[in-house]
Amino acid sequence: MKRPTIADVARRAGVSKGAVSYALNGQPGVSEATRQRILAIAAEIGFNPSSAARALSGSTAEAVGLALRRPARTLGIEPFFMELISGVEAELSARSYALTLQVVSDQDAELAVYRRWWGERRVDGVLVCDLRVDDRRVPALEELGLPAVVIGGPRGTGALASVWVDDAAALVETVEYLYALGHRRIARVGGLPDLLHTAVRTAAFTEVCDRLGLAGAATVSSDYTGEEGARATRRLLSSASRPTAVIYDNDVMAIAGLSVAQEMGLAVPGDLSIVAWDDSPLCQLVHPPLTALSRDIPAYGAHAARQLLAVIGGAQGTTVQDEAAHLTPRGSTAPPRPR
Amino acid sequence: MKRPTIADVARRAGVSKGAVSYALNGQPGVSEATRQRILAIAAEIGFNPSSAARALSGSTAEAVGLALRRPARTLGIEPFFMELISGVEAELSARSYALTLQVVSDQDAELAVYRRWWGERRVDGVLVCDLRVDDRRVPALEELGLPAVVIGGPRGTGALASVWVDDAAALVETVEYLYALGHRRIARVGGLPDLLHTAVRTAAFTEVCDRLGLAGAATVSSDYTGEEGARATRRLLSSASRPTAVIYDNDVMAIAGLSVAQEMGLAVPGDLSIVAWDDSPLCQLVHPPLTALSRDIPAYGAHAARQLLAVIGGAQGTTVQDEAAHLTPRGSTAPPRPR
DNA sequence: CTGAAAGCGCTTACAG
DNA sequence: CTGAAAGCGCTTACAG
Repeated sequence: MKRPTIADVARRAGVSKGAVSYALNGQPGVSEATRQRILAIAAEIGFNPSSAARALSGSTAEAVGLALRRPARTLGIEPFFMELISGVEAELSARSYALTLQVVSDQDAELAVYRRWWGERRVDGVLVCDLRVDDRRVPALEELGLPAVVIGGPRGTGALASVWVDDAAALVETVEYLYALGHRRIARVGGLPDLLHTAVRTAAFTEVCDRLGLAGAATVSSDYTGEEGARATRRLLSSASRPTAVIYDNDVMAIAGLSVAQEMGLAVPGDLSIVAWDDSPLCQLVHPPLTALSRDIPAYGAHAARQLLAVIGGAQGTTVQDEAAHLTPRGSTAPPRPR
Repeated sequence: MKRPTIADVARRAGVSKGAVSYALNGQPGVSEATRQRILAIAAEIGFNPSSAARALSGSTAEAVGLALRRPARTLGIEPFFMELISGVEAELSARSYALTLQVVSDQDAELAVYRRWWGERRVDGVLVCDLRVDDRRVPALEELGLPAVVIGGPRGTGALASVWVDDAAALVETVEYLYALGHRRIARVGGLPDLLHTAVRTAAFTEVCDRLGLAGAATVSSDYTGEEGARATRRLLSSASRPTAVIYDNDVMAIAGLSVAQEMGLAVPGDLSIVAWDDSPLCQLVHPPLTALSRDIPAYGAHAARQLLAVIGGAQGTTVQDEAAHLTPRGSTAPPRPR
């Protein structure tokens, strides 16, 4: 099939290409009657303006980039990214923006992708995930002047816009809840330690445990996979003063931890309480269903996308706080059974 | 920062823009010495050709589109798509192709996206997932002449290129394995019935059960969610002649089914054997770990991407068969315990 | 309110 | 082997 161009529309409408452009983009410069006629003809012949031509003539690429850096196996199993993407997408497609996705292996590759996207003018802006401690992407994006919204923070985002949630508050709420249930030996299986949100959660965990006088409360680092979550749990539960409650930084590790507890003959929640960070349907599929820190991840993504579109539109980049995760108690938490 | 253009490179190299273009694209028309000098300068000033300008001057968009039609909640929980995407991406980014993603709500929206992408020249081709019975996307894409590779088949793909796997063979292998273990009452919780691969599996299931003389072997339709998988399982297990083995069309439903069995006091695998279609780390996180039909989904996606790039490059669209899923026996299958 | 024209940054025949 | 030029399909000042 032959693709209709703006010239085809202009010819059929008996006007200039400029008039068609004005009509299509809601600009002044054509009478209302002409605009309607042009729009009708465009719809009739199925005209869609070439994104390349629009992008080239100074307008925008109408696309937003997202580089994902986790290894493929982690990407697949964690619902987080797919949920985030679906929220981002919902917001973008409502404005006819495309989402350009790229999986990268490391930070250098990601920086190269940003530079290439910028040079190619392929995207109008990017969404930055998994903010790290001393993240080199922040200064690099600032220097390029590529519009960006960091999903994370609130620190370390430089002058870039950001959307963040108060993970420290959610962590404190969780520990206090476990404390109120009677737990005095609480451990945590954390995510990748160089991610900023992991550092935030770890600091909050240490602080609240100190405040409550919980000695030996420690975070074990892990990598979000079931294998590592299981390994960390085995280590924790083999210790002489094993914890009576464990908080996991994602659902997959929590489910793996549940399996380990069961394989070691510990009852959940009797001998061990389990809390998963990030609720997902998975948490409700296991026995007992997992107490989880729930939040609306698609809404988080949509929020970030909205802000990015605003920044692309010329708005000042701001730091916006999204709703923190809240505890959803289920069957995996209870007062510790006396030993 | 100012973006360098081809004119900047040409000026610094003391040649014409045409020469730079030839040098960059490996075309004849410049001496080897000049080419090397131009490439060095381009690298030095960080030049990346504008994708818009390339696309506009008759070349390609260097992008491939993928429209995902499942609802957000299903998208998030199923590892399948993220694994597929990571495989597609690996192949595309090696060739500097971008992946444009769009989540759509229904078939009409998806057709509209294809037409828009085509009209906008935003993508050079598309990957079509979740082939349906009498899929309207096939004739629509044929008519547009938009290069496409269908992930699925082998029937119903029209003249489009496709990559498919023999689900019927995998299903037969599974039923025969359960039969050999001694199972005579086998049920199946199937996926969405209007997906072609569901129809293929259902037909194969009926056929092999007939052949083996298994009366009453039936497929219950579901929608891949844990809720529906649990509901279907409850119904099956409440029947007077409850099955001793159930095959689920995805891992999430299988895990939900395992939970239901446990909640109803049935031992797995003693009272009920469970097989999950599509292996994922999830299957190994539960107790007992699930016997699953494993396949390399990233490889499947990479395969499809490679074929799409070939079709975009002008190759004839072919029907290619990928490796079928193979049974990975784990703790959830065993001979049925006599009642 | 409308038309003619320049320009975005490339690619690619066409001359030299 | 290289340069000058047309053209891709839009947008947007600039005249009328």
